[in-house]
Amino acid sequence: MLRLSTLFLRTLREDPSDAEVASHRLLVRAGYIRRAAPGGFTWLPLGWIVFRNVERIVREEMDREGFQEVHFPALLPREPFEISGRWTDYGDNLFRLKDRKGADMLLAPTHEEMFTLLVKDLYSSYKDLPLVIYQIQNKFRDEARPRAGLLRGREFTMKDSYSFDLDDEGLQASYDKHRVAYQRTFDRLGMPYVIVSAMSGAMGGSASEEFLAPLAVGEDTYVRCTTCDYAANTEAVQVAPPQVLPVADAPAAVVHETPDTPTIQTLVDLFNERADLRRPDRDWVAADTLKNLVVKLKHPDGTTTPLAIGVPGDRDVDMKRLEAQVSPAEIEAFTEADFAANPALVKGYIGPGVLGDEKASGIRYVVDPRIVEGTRWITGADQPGRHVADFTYGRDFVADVVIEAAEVHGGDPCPRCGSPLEIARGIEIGHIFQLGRKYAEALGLTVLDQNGKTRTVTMGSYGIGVSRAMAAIAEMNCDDKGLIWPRNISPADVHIDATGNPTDPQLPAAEALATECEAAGLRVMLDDRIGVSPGIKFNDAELIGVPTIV
RNA sequence: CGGGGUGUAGCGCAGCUUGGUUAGCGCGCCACGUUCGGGACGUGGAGGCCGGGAGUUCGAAUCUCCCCACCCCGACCA
Repeated sequence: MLRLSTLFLRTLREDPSDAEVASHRLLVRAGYIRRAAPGGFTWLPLGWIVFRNVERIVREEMDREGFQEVHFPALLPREPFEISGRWTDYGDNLFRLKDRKGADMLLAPTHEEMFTLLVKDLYSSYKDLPLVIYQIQNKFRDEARPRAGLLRGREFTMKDSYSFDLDDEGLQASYDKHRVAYQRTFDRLGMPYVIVSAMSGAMGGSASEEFLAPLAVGEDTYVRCTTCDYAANTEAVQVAPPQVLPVADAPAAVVHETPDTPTIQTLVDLFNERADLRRPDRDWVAADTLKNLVVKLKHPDGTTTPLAIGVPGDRDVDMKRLEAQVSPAEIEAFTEADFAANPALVKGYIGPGVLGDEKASGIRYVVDPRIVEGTRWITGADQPGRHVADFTYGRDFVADVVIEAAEVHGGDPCPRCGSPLEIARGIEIGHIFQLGRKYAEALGLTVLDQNGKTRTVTMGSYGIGVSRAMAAIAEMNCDDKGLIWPRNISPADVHIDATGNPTDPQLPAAEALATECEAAGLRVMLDDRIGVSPGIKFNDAELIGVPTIV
């Protein structure tokens, strides 16, 4: 029984000034957590009870699938991360330190390398597979900007599991088991979630899905179909390409003088105003134009190459989507000096006529999937002050490759059923990912198959942000008075408030009721504080958020 | 890393522009008394290196410079 007369708890009457989002504000105010370090929190008794409830449910659902729990150190040597390349790839986000001998160490941001090496250490036969092992452990990431309390800290608790299989079918089965286990876990935690595609299927076989808590304060943007069950992170949205049109139907491309048309809008206006350019059936719109943007890709080895992206004029290039497609390369701006070095590019009037590996510029040209054979575009004529109309894909120009990099708009058609998509925000609370053989190959994890042949193991990695999930639940289950926990993770089932004069009969009655509730198997929180006014007790009860208050 | 804001008692804040007795207020905390169903009241207390350092000055919470921390926006985020 939790007795408020002795519980290590101090609720705050006012909101802490440094907390912005509801979960942070209320968890601090109701005495669940205290800030202890930049991006780090101390768990107080109430907070720790709830945290362990969340952790317990996660663990039970892992165990139910037969996954086995292990536990690694968080303090690790450099070598495994050197081999996988992540000592460099992780950059500033990695906490690095040296031991007394000067050897490089790190605080683990995640444990793919260690799990892979552990299995390599102990297993060597196909008979040992499949295997899934997991841990629940604190992770460390030196975030540039920790924020929102537990939602984004620099030390946080994550359940991470890893599957090891001989072949793709096995990996798929391990992945599916996790997907089901995650659904059950989040259901039991009493939280709404959406499962979104996290990586374009066109990128290769590796499937990846995120579990997002739909929250406006979340940092991920995703789309959801208003009719079917399609949902995807904006980075992974795949545009449904329009129908291919017969190239022969397209009128010949004509170059027009188009002075003073620095923007898409001015260009469209000009085409609508000039009698010789007007369209008979309807007005020209921005989507009739083809906008070409040039950037530089900075590759991990330090070299840069230019890249031209063509998108319909009614949308911008979404840098996050683009970056997701070209990863691990990074995007840099195309400078005046770069224009000078590429004379074929006429700034403001870049058109596909000179773009492409085989063309005058020699610059790789990627286009949005909406640009298909037979589509006709108003676009730059690669001459100052001139645009070309009816420039037709498949006849007048082609791209080197198709890329998903254009902005996604609310109302865009669902790639699966064509209904409008809606855009929403969420926070990632789980991620399931078919890693494939990347780490197994890098670290040499192989087994012998039935024929005595060496086979590289294929892996999956699966994470649940335990502390973050708790914060997300708090975020979704509160009102202006305080928290309202789902019963499964609440610090108690019932909160009994004993009010009145110390000599009144309420106190012994409350004690008796509390004892009775406990005997009936309920977890009880009893406010047995003497000399505390009823208003304070009621407000504290509503702040603390046990679902039933007596 | 860029822009903005804030650091004064456990919490929330005033004071700073225009330097000047002992640095204030509310809540919380301690003691006694009165209260006792929606954050009660009285009386008396405890609690501060005014984020840190260096300067200017007879004198600095207040002015100047440097540093640190926190919050917000952006960049970044396996």
